[in-house]
Amino acid sequence: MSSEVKVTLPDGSSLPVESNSSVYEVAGKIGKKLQKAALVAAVDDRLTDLSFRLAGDAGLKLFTFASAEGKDAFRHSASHLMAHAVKRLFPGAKLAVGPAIDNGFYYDFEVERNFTPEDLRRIEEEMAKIVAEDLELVREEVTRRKAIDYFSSIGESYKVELLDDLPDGTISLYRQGEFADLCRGPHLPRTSYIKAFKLLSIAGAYWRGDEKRPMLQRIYGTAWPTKDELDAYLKHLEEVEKRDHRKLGRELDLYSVHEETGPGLILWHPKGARLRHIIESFWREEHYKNGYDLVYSPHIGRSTLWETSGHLGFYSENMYSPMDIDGQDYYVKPMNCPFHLMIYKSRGWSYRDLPLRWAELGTVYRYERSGVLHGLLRVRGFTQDDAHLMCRPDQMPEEIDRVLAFCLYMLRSFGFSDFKVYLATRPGEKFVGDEAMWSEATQALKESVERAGIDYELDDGGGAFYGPKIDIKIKDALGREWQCSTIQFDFNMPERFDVTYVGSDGQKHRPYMIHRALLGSIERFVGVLVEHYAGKFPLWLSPVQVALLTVVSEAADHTVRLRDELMRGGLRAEADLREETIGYKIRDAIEKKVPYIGVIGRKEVESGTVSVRRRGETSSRTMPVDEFTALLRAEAAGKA
RNA sequence: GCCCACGUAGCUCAGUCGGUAGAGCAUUUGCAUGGUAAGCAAAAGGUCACCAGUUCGAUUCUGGUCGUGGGCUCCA
Repeated sequence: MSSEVKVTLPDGSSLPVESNSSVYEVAGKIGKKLQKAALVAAVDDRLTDLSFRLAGDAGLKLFTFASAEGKDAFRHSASHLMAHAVKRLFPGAKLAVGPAIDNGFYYDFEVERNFTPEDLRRIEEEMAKIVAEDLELVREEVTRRKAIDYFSSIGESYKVELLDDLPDGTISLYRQGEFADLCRGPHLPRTSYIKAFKLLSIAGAYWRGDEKRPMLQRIYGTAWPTKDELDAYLKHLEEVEKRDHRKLGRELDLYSVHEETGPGLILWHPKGARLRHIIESFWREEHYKNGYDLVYSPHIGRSTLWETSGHLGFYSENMYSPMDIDGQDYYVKPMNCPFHLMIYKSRGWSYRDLPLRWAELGTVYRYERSGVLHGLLRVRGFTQDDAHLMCRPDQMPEEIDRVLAFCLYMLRSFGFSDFKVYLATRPGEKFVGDEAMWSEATQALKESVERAGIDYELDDGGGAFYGPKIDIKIKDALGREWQCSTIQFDFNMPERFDVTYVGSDGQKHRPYMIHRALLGSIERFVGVLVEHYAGKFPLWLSPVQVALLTVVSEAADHTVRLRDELMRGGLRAEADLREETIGYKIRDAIEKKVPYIGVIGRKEVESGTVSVRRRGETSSRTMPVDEFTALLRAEAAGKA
């Protein structure tokens, strides 16, 4: 007997359909176009394939590629498609995991020999064949026992390991042709849906991210519903390359690294140093305004210091070998905190003296494994915008509020508004301090973030062993997140250095210590800053704010005088007196992304004017010199 | 550290199926004093990352080292 069921759509309307209709059939009733575009669905908020059959009344939502759910399923099916192709070409390959990721997918395999770029081409061709075969993706549900038997029988040991960790119950497999994979789904209906894809790279990846487990071969790819969208994405990747801070750093002559000087060690050129100076000056001023004091500490410290701090115990892998000075071991500092604690210990403190806020642009050196170095974003020598706050327990919540507000103010001053905030809590096993302290501090951090009204993610167990923390990460041009700001409790150092203050009760008490960096490190921050602005810095940050270009040689004296006048007024100006055509000099200044170009020829010399051309504009405006300086001053005063 | 790729002039890149290399831009010089994205010409510039091996001969082939890029792990 055929009965009807009621399907409720997202807009609230309902549709009577025959019982046991597939989602795909229902989609057809709503519209042919939607039926064609739909990839997966949610029935009563549970994601399903389009082949899912509706047995009773249900809410239905269809997802096309426009939705996150649609994209995810699309890329996930593409990863199955690739795995299928790999299994055809490399029957001995063992499957590990293959999820969808932003803009694409990957799949990990264990193979006899490593993949080569030539293999990628062959795999792509095989994928195209499977797409042409238009295979149906069929969901099968079996018991866990049966799934384990099946994957054991075909030698898929990684799948068996995954199954071992799954709770007992029904397991779903997806089969397309002769290929089947353990998978929760949902998936696209047929392989022919995957019209455009490209395999992008080969990488090694440890099984389950554990470097003690075997290294597998990972293939990354991207997939799109149409070739146009694929091409647009590939084009986008090329555009992203143009704002890469390593490329811009060279083009704008900001900094360099050399094999001769050593990897991960940055040489700051005059323009980069100027940018740094601007950032650091602003930073210092703001710190004084915000109730901090500045301190300085040396680059090296005696081994006894690092024994007391515990760094030789828990951080030695990141520290460089000691140097011998008069028979004593000294270490180059990987952190500034021990020095700041020694400053604290140089005298006694009353509860009335707290809180103390000591900041330092402290240059530290850390051993980073060679494979992780990356331009300015991951280096071996860097300057942290460090500070340590020492406060009484009762002052702690306010101090966190203050430091968080200060942090957001700094980031926003540099134009960042799109960052991610993480609250990292106590690690599972290894931690110091008692649980009461941890929960008090974690709660304080949480409340502070919530009071500030910012979205955050919980990084459960992601705290340092010495305390919970708030981390703020900023994305680079490729969308990769880099940790910049961090606000960390430290329950370890105050104990180790036995720092105290005398309370109103006349007794010694242990202060709370908060370690924080707002920009993170100057190196990393400049790296993300360059990418954020694509090298087009706002006026207040531009190493060169104005390029004055002469049209004819006889304008040189006048131009030099104007440049000097601007510089006396605190503006950063350069004069290009080269005997080149004005077109050549303009092009040069544009390529260096100078915010303002001032052209000076005979007319301007005679009338005391300058022909001003703003970055990004193709027209110019002639104005009196005074008007020009006033305009520059006004703009440089703002942080926009 | 591990996996894949790469390393030719300051930069961007050709090239050599083994006979020690080329372009454009940048640089220097000469001419042109040119009005809003490259004026014309010439010169100079390279241990083809480094070290071994194979070879009559290696920038090219093989191995190792160093460095860079994309990942993994880890972190500001």
